[in-house]
Amino acid sequence: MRKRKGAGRPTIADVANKAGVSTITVSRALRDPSMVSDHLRRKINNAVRKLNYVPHSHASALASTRSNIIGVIVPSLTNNVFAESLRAIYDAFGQGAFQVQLGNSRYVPAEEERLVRTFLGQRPSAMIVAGTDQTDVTRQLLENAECPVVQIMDVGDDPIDMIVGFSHFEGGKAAGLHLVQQGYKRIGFLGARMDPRSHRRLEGFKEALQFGGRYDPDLIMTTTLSSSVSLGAELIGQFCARRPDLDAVFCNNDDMALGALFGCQKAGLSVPDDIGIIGFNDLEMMAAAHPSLTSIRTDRYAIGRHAVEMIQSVLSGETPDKKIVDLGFELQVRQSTSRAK
Amino acid sequence: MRKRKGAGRPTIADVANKAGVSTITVSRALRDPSMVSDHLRRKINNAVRKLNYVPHSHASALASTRSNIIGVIVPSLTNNVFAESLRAIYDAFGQGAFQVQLGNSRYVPAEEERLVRTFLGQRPSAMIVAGTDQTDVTRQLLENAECPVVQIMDVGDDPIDMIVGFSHFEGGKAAGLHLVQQGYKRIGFLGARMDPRSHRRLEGFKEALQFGGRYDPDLIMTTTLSSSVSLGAELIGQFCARRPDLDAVFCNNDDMALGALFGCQKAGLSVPDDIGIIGFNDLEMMAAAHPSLTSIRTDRYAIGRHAVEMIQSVLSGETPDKKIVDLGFELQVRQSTSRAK
DNA sequence: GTTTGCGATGTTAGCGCTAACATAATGTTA
DNA sequence: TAACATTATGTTAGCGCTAACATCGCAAAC
Repeated sequence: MRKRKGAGRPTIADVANKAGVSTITVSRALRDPSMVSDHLRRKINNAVRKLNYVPHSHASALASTRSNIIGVIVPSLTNNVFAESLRAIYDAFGQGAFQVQLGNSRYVPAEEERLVRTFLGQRPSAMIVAGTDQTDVTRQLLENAECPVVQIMDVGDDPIDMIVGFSHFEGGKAAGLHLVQQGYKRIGFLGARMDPRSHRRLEGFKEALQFGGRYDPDLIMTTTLSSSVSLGAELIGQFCARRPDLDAVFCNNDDMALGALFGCQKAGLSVPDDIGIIGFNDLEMMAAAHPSLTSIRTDRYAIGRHAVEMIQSVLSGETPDKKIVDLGFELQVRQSTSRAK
Repeated sequence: MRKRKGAGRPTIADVANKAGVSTITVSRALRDPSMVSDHLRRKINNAVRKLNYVPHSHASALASTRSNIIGVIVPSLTNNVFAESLRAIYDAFGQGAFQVQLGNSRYVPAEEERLVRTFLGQRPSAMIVAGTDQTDVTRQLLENAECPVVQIMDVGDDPIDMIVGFSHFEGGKAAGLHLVQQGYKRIGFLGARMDPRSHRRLEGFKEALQFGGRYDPDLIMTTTLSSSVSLGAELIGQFCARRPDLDAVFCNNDDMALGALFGCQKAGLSVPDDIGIIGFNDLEMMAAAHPSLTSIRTDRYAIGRHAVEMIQSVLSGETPDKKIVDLGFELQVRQSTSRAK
């Protein structure tokens, strides 16, 4: 007789045997204890403990045509902003029955689409994707997915399913307004990468400046290069060389802002008196810098935690209070924009 | 007749049908094309494309008693050092047949043990774990795992299976020697978190200072708090207040070093003349800082890539050239330790 | 006391794939 | 040309679990 060896470790049949019940009763006792009488449940739990039984997730996924996988797609693994949301997601799902499956789209929409396909191929229990700028196909795939989908790090009227984040437009606008209010006259924008969220920050910034009568398109400097501290330092140098009258700059993120600070220091410019600097996200280092750097504070950890809560509520059959959650942002004014007026 | 619905999407049987072959032939054509004749392979590939067939990874894992999962355990998701190795791992495995499963041990050995158990429960194809400081039980579990195991970010004589990284002891020693050579006299150590790798850096540093006749245990300042730029700034302030004669400091990582720079600037101390600063890892920002910061450069991306290569070579039946790979480090001397002697 | 209803438990047949063996088709050797 | 490898493909029986249906026991209803 031919035989397959299996993995050697105990199966649900071993547990059933030891507890003197059928396999389906064990299955039920483990998935939904309320379906089984106290008496049998106790016996089963004992057997599970004695045998050190661990359910085989693949077998379960196959039989039930659904997995315990939570698919998460972010555009960057090294960007601290996403790392903090990720940490929240791992903290929340880490202990439970779910397995987080992480994908890195590298800011490439086609790569995101490929990852969505791969993940949906595993019939995930839920999906979390960063942003609202999916391709039409990606959006369609996710809309048809038979699982909750949460978009994070942004808000919008028309989520695929649920969304939690903040308005990049409003954040950019707040940054622009602040610089205008501080009395800066020739206010620039310095943006690297320029993904769609950065574009919305820029749009908000433009609106604020137009409102304040200070908008000058020549003071918008962007690049498709990845943002970094070094790049911020280099570009602010070029910017100041081209427009020596520049007296404030909104950087599309904190790495660029820190770089801009270093670049100004190198050029012998005083921050905030010669030039004001404001960043975006308020990473931990912003408060420590010398001078400390003004930024738009966002709570990335809360976004991740909130996304998980929404998913858990849907998976447990409830209807979430709100499908669109705006966690907002907060302007953190520090030395880098506080000049003697 | 009772029926189960299945997932609705095409199965290997549909492909076999369309191509006019048996299911096992399709299975073989997809897993190892060399086992099937050109003729059939072409037919099968056509059918796969037409049906938009995606293999069901859970079914495959169940039938073969092995999954396509690569388990990766790191102590932190927000620490850029690990993020860069992770990025390399995702880059290398992202396109292929493997799925990376990530766990965050949060620097807690017991949590690492729990994650190892969970991952081994899925019968992973390989495991990657950070560091060499596993609990005895974790080590045992990994030694008994029937898959390649790579430890990363460190080296040592006695790997669980394979290891790729660099010597933290030697890195710390190089940092200490450099400060001695630059003529600094009262050289301190500033360390946060103090995980085992940081301890080894400290040991190397001590040896260098003892060798240079400059070792003073009162100049070792450590904390169990997580490292951050803010913490670096705060602690250097306390350090200088307690020991105003301190004239150089080795920080156990770059965040602390950048914070130390800011802290010194706040205290009105000139870097490098009043105080020299050296960090560890050489994150991108170190070169951009003003003054630029000396550090011990390590190639985290290469470590991740190398780990994947080792795994792929083992999985494809080869024996890797070396089980222990030391990728070394490089002292990057910059302004923060280059004072006028 | 029979009927009905309902919750607790069991039986059976897959979920989609691949290991193990079987067989057919071809080449190789003495 | 018989005997034997070697290679390409097929058949069958699971991998470990759960959906769907079946059954059983017991209490309420008539």
